[in-house]
Amino acid sequence: MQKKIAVTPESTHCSTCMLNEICLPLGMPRSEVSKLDELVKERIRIPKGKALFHLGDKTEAIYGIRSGSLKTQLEDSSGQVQITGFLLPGEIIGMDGLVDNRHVSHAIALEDSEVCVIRLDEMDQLALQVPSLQWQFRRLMSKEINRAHQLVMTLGALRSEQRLAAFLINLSQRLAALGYSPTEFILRMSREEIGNYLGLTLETVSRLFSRFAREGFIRVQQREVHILDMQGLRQLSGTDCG
Amino acid sequence: MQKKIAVTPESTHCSTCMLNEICLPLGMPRSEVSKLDELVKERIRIPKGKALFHLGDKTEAIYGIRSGSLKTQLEDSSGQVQITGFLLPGEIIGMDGLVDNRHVSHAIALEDSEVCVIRLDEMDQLALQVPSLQWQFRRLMSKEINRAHQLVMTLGALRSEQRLAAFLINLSQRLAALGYSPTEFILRMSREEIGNYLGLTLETVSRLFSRFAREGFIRVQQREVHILDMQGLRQLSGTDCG
DNA sequence: CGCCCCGTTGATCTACATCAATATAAGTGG
DNA sequence: CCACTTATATTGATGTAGATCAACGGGGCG
Repeated sequence: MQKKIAVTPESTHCSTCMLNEICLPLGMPRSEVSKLDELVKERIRIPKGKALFHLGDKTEAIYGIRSGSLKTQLEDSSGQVQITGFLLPGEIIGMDGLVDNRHVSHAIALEDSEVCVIRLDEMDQLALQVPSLQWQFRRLMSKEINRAHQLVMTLGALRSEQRLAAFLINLSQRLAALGYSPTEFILRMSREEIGNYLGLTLETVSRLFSRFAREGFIRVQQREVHILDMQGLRQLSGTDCG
Repeated sequence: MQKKIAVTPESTHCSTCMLNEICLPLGMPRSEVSKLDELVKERIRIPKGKALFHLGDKTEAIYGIRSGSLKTQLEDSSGQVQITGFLLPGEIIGMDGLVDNRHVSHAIALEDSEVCVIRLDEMDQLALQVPSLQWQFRRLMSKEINRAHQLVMTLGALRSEQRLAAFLINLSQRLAALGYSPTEFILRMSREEIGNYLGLTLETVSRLFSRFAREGFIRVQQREVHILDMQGLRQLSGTDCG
């Protein structure tokens, strides 16, 4: 079992959280955000490489990422794995598991991370008094559907260089929204994980990084990426990518 | 504008609909299903090739497919298209549009079709009295997320023959659930549409159909498919596909 | 310090795309 | 209802993006 951390009155709550504008409370009236404070009663720390949940685990909560990053991956009976997402702070994880209240994917920390536990039963309870919470949750799920569809488009319609370019731009934008530099960041995932996510081999990903660097779009040294020519990358990606 | 058909008292309602066990009411207590009857006040007929909604349209409802079939597709600014799903009777369409209440995809009829209109405002209204409706809707959205993730896995991890085999098995299963033959059916979509959906060219799809037939897995004549060796197809697909 | 994982780069192979020609079915209008 | 047109499907020949196989180098971690 993971270590759970009780959220004490002195802790940060939704209403005072820096991720306020990105996470669950996004777009909710300020008055209602404060009601969310009682919703998150605990947090979970996940050390790098460990799982927040596994395929088959009972779904009792969804989770807002407070710090760190995670990947979600499907695994079929033959052990074949497909990464379906890399999640950053402020994003919600676990909405795959609401069909039969069993998760159908694994959620694994890419680095030491911490998530806020949003218990479903308590959310339902609270939603009776806070109607906007219901809509908000619906929006988050719809967003997740769109994210997945966007990935389908990336895999179905783009060539390798376009996929990687789109991946970098997408990451850049999400990091920017968190207040980090959109042009300089550390990749939290390996070449192999990027390749798996994008339907490519790690060699192809590595070669593309080298090529992008050679052509002046980026500077890259292991997992450290500097984007030098965002406009160029954007053109490369072909789409105005998601 | 599409032609709307009022649902009169004599019409079929959710509680008497044959798709009862597959569609929105799935798993809801019988007593609550009857309350859904007042939810669906109209239906829409969509002729083959016409759209139920387009990218950018305001989302005021989701739709339960009553007859026929539709495809959903993304389209980026350059006109590049990616089909993200083929939808059959009993399935719900339109859940992509709940982020900003604008659809981000097109929904186009593959044949003359009819859908039940489930207005969001009325669903919210009704959900106050029928708690299971809220859960049900959540399940449907989670299912859609999983469907998309499964497709990501198909595109990211499977080779062409595996993709097409998985596609046929999946279609077969869904048709079987509707009471149709799992081994003999008419494809409602073209080779090109199948190819787009699976990230392949129409030529590759056509060749695979021919090869599957040559190797005795199926009989195929244009859009008419007979599955002769389901077990063989299953093995071919590699995964136990979704 | 030493081990092992991760990333890079090169050589070669192949699955699928592309280009092209023909066949068949489905509309369409006289 | 048939002639004509236009979509859709099949099949073949060839090209290529990306996979696979293989060797090596560098960093991080115990």
